[in-house]
Amino acid sequence: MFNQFRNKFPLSDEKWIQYTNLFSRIEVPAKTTLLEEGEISKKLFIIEKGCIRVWFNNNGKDLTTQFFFENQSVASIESFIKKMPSPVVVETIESSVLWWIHKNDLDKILEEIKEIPELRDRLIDMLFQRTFDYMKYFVSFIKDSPTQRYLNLIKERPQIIQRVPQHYIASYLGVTTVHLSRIKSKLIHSK
Amino acid sequence: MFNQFRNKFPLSDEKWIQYTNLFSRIEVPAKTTLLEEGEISKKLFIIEKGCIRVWFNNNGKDLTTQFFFENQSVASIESFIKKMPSPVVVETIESSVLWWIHKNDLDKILEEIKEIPELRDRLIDMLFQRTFDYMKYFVSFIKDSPTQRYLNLIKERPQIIQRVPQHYIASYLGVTTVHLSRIKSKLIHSK
DNA sequence: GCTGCACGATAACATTTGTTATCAAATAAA
DNA sequence: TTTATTTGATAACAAATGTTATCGTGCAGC
Repeated sequence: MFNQFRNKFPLSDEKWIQYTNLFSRIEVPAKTTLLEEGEISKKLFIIEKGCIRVWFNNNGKDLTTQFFFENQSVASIESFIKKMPSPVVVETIESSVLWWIHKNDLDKILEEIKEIPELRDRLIDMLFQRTFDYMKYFVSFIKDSPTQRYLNLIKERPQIIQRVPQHYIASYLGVTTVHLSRIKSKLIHSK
Repeated sequence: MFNQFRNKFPLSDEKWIQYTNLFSRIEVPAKTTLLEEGEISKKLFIIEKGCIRVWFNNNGKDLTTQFFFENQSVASIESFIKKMPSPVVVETIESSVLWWIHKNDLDKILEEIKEIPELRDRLIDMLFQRTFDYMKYFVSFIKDSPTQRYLNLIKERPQIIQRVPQHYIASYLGVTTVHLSRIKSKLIHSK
């Protein structure tokens, strides 16, 4: 499970055993809430199998802001980092196998990692890359039509199209379920 | 000029003099291009006086994605960090007084700063905060109407409303100039 | 003083998107 | 199996937003 990180963060076997022992494995059914709105996030999850969405309630309608799949780490990141009440809900879409670590333990690992220049730089690179990704989402909203954003998803994040119920995708694209249905229909009939 | 950083990054006077000497001061008129599209960004600018926008050409229409004002640092950040051709143009809106530093010099400063735990952590905090800010922009597009986004700007970034020509603001909000005009008109007449 | 340009408001019309409602298919629960 | 529940498609109408065009104002340059 942790091999993906093993490659990127060269540490001694001893350290790896010590770190990975801080994670716990859980299996949860679909539609399990991992973090409630208003709760302070204390756990970071890594997905072995399954998928997760992050959403919040906006005037009675739930809006999905993020999707996560295998090998990704998930948290209500602002709540987790700043110890604030989470504005969002973290919830499984499919039944999932997850590994989680408590914030206190992760902080200890990060303190150690930050002292190793190579790993510290890799951490900073990851933070930059995440900022770039969000900039790209943001720009997509002023640049592309909903139809184009849907086509982008098909191309760049096919997992979302294949595994996520369509009404979650609609709010992620910033349109209603009815309109996303129309978009798909038009794409099919114009071919 | 550099006092804003002086407070946040406690370094010896000697270091400060050394670092600030790496910056050059320039005065430029309004509508000066600081970085062309396709160019690789080598300079980071800090604004002493004036304002700057970042934009790109999308099918003949220019779309503005960011605004910067006094005491902010500006670059085509992805181009600057990754040494890629910039997808955007960096351009002054008002006539401006700027300080710039070459990437090579800044990298040296950052290498030194990263070795000081307190400053390194502050740097990481700033990166996290920037990610949160972009997440917020992104969410605003699926949560708020253009009218609401305009009201948010008035409240949270009044400088933009006061100092930036309206047609730049329109694309930043993801609407046409005509529609932004309508939004303003409706807000006035419904009071 | 003129002249041209940048900027913004407005109108008329076209297109896109939202709203509400209904129906059908697939899936989960009993 | 039967029965809910979830999911998605579609239609009809309403509202929001884009497009194109025109007009007016202010301002920089001549």
